[in-house]
This record gives sequence, structure tokens and C-alpha cells, in this order.
Amino acid sequence: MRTSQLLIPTLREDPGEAETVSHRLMLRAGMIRKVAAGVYTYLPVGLRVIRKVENIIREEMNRAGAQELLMPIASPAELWRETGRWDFYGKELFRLKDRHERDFCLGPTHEEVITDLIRREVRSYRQLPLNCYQIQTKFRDEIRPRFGLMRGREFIMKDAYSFDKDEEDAKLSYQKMYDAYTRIFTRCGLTFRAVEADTGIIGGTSSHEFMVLAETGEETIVYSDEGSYAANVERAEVRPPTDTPTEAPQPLRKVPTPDARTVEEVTALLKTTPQRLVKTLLYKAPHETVAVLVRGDHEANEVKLKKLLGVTELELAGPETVAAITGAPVGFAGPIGLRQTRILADHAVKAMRNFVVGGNEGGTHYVDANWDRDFQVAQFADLRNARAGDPSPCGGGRLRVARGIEVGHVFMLGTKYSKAMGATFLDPQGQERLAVMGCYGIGVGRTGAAAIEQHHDAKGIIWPVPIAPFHVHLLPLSQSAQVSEAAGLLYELLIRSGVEVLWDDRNERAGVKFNDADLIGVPFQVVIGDKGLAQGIVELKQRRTGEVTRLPPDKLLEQVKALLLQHLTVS
RNA sequence: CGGGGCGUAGCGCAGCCUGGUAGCGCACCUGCUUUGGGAGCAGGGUGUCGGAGGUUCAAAUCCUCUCGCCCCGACCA
Repeated sequence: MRTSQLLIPTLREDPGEAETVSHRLMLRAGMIRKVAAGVYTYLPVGLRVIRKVENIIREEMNRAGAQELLMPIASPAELWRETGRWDFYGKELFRLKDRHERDFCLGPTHEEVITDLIRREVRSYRQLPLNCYQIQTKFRDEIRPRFGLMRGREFIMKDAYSFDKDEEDAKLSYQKMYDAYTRIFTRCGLTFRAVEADTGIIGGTSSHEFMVLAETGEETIVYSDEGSYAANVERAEVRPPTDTPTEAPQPLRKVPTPDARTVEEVTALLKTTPQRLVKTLLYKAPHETVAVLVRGDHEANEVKLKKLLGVTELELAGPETVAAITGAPVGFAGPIGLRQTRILADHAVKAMRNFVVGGNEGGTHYVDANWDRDFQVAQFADLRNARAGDPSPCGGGRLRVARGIEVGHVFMLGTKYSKAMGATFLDPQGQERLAVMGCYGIGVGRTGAAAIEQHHDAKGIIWPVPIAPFHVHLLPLSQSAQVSEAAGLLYELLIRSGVEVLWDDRNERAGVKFNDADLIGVPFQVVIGDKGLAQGIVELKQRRTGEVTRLPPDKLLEQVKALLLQHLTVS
């Protein structure tokens, strides 16, 4: 395609709105433009990348035996009420009413819609297993959309849903998807890792997230430095400490700690360490407020707490609640003397003796506090985030921490949706059984953005060949007859062989073309200049390495085909 | 939802404090020259200063409300 006829509005300067590399480069390369917060238009170059990713996904899903269909964006509230998610999904669900005041939503995911279809159409075990997928625009009214395509309110997602006759078959379906995902992200040129994950609002029994490793990732993952264990920190299990306290209990003392609210302030004032302090966090769940005790240097894990409490909504108590329950301002809450509040404690607290806690009185803490003697803990549990250096739950090695971008998530759903919606079939004995489900998502735009996070330099994007918007960027450096003619001939030759070529036929200076080409990041640049032509050569430059091959025009096609073969071959 | 910030030409920004002619760079249009890493000269301003209301002789500037966007926080005890 010719640059002069394409809408590729590249930006010379960094747009003010963009912070992360991928967001900035997508805007600068003229791939996307914002329409509203978290809502974008895909311009031709951006769309080509989206389509490349989609096609890789499509090929691998089909290869894995899944079949494509397309569900509507809008769906009626009734379906969502059947599973309870109309209320459960909360503010993230985009809701609307039709002219008859009937409730609808814009699909954030499609378990309800697909399950409704399957319960109507599948009656016999002979029709299973079944795996249907779609590539469709999704809507989630995110608290805080950000980073361009990374976290949008409208985004393109591939979602697949498997239906099996039993758990055993469901596991096979799950494994097929897991393997397909591995192939997909490998083909997209990404460095990634599958990690154990929390199932969140989707629910189900277990799940894995596919994380692209990147500093800018919004997720924190931990992995064993020896074993194969890897998990999202939301889920990563922390083993209870094996050591038991040996210190002799000291008498409890109340000490004044004016203006010392934070762990840092209190430990500094009392000349102790965070390891000898216990934080008391008050959390508001729908029907109760609980106190959660964690060691001063640990972080509470709200996902684990939600699971323990069996709730989906949880928030840290505000100053009013803290004052009402503890009788003290924020910063002085403690477990001693707390009434009518269930006290939960992280395992680490069990191994502590003679620690510091808040005094439930402004400007006061207790020192040499001990559980059981000074206050009762209703339950000890794993309630903190794993962190670097913790022993790996798999038994071998210690944990390390990395940041990741969640590009895919596979779930074993079990019968959560089939049960709620009555998706049943008859087994060979004529018994009615619930379909066992799985669901599998990939963020298409996010995958493209993640690729940029991993593949760029100071000048711009460096596309992995399989998802590059074009294979070759043809750069004639002058408007001379020889150069124009050579460019035209090469263009025809290449596209006739199926090579995807972006031909910069603009009357721009060489520098402008080079800079735009580096910015857009097409993997192979073909430079045609008067000087080169005089010597009978054109240049083939690799965007990634900067390596330049000078060769006669009639050898170019062969060379390009060899390079493409090398980069596009599917193992 | 809380805190902070921003909204002035297509983009990036200055002007606002201390009210009085709306500016700079890039981009864009015309002409000439130029053409291997974001050209030079000459000419051209393309703007409801996010919106509404108010104060004032006079508002981009001060006040009130409102909308939009960005960042941080929601790990704090």
C-alpha cells in the first residue's frame, strides 16, 4: 500500500496523554486515536496489527478443535440475573435500557450468552465435547482505564467456551487451550509465562494467566527460582512459618506514641523493627467488619481475605468506621480490647512473641503484646502477599518477583454456569447431567501493546514479523525517475509474491522517511536511492538489528522471501 | 471513590499570579531552492482560550458551577 493514500498520521512529538511505551508509540505511529477515556479508534496500521494477532489466534483455535461463532454485544439482563451476575458484576457492567425500559448490558464476557445457546441446542452426550469461540468487542466500565489499549473500557477479546461431559474431558479441553495459548503467544514473538491465578468474577475452580513479562505490567507475579512454580501474587500461597516462638512472654505495657501512625513512625519511635510489629487492618465486608492482623513488614492480601470470608466485595474501613470500632483515629487500631469484631491473623503472627500493636486510643500503642494472652484470634490463615525470598509453595527454592501483562486467562469453570442456567444433556444411561465448562480469553489489543512493550527502541516499534502491520517498508529516497521506477517495479514484484509492502511514495526528505519507518517498526526496510542505483544496488535493512544488506534489485525478492520464511515458520 | 493536575491553532506548549491587541515551536497551505537520518528562504493564522453563569467599562486571565481528560492513591493502620 502507498503511504500517500493511507491514513498514517505519525506524530513527531510525544502526546501528552501517554505514559507507557506502547501507548506512546501506538499514538505516535498513527495506529490508534482516542475517542473517549479507554475507547479508541484503530487506524489502518493499528487495525492491521489487530488483524494479524486475530488471525494467529484463529488459526491456533481452529487447530485445537474450537469453532468460531459470533455472539451479540448487547445481551438482556434476564440472562445475567439467572447467574446472579447482573448484581454481582457491579459498576463494571455497562448497562442500558431499550425503549421499553428493558435492561440490557454490553457484554464484558459471554458465559451467559453461550450457556444459553448451548442449553437450547445440546441435548446428548454425543454432541460433546464442544468448544466455541468468538473474537468480539467487549465492554467493561473500568475504574481507571489507562495505558491506551492496555486497559480500555472497550476492547477486542477472543473468548472461547468449552463444554464437556465430565471433569476428565473438561481437563483435556483445558489442556488443549493451554497448549494453544502457548503457541499463540510464542508466534506473536512474546516472552511470557503461564502462572496460577485467581478466578475473580468469572469464578470456577482453577485458572492460569498468561503473563507477558514487562516492567510496565500491572500484575505482580512470583515464581520459584528452582521449581516450575509461578503464580499471580493475588493467589500465590504462603506457607505458614515452621518455627515456633521461643522468647519468654514479657508483661504487656501501654506506651505513648504521639503522632506515630505508620509502621515506620512507630518502629522509629519505639526503636524496634517492622518484624516486631503487628498491623491491625479493619476491612468492611458486606455484613461485618473484620480485623486482620499482619506483620509490620507484610502486606495484606485482599483476594485471600475475600475467599476466606466468602465475599466478593471488600474494602478497607474508612476513618469513621475505624473510629467507631476502635475509639481511636486511624493509625492506632489494635486487637486488644476490640469488641464485636472478628480478629483474623496471618500465619506469620502465630510465630511472633512480644510484639507491638496499636492501643485503640489516640497516640498509644502496646508493646510486648502476645496473642491468646492479650487477645483472641478467631482464625489464623494465609492472608498476606507472597514476596521475594519466601520459600516456594512447591517445596523447592525461593520466590522471585516480576511484573507481567495479563494477555490471556484460561479457566476451569466446572458447573458454575451450567448449573445456574440449566445447561444439561443426557448421558448414555439417559441420565441428565450438567455440562462441565471452561472459558478462555485473550486480549487482542493488549497482546499487540504487550509486543511493543517487549520490542522497541528509542526510535520506535520493532514488530515481531508475524504481527507486523507490513513485512517490508519500501523507502525511495528521491523523486528521480530512476528511483521512482525502481521502487514501482520492486513494489509490484513483492506484492505479487504475497509480500506485504508499505511503499513510502511521499515526496518527503530521506530523514523524514527513515524516522517514520523506524517509528512504525516494519521489520524490513528497503532503501532505494540514486547513489545505490548508480551502483546497481538497493539496501535491505533489518529494523531490529540495523543490519544492512546491499544487493541488486533482482535479488531482493529472493532475500525477502528467505527472511520471511525464517521468521514466519510455525514450529 | 479520594487526592493532585490539565483543558489556549492539527500536535506540543507559553500567556493567567498582577484583567486591556491571543502568542511560540512543529505541522499545514502557496512559491522558489533543496533532497541518504525530521531542509532553507519568502508569504499565509487555520482559535466560540472545554462549556455555562457571574464580577467588571473590559475576562483566556478573577469568582461559581459544570463537562472532559491525565496522573497518583484506594498496601493504610
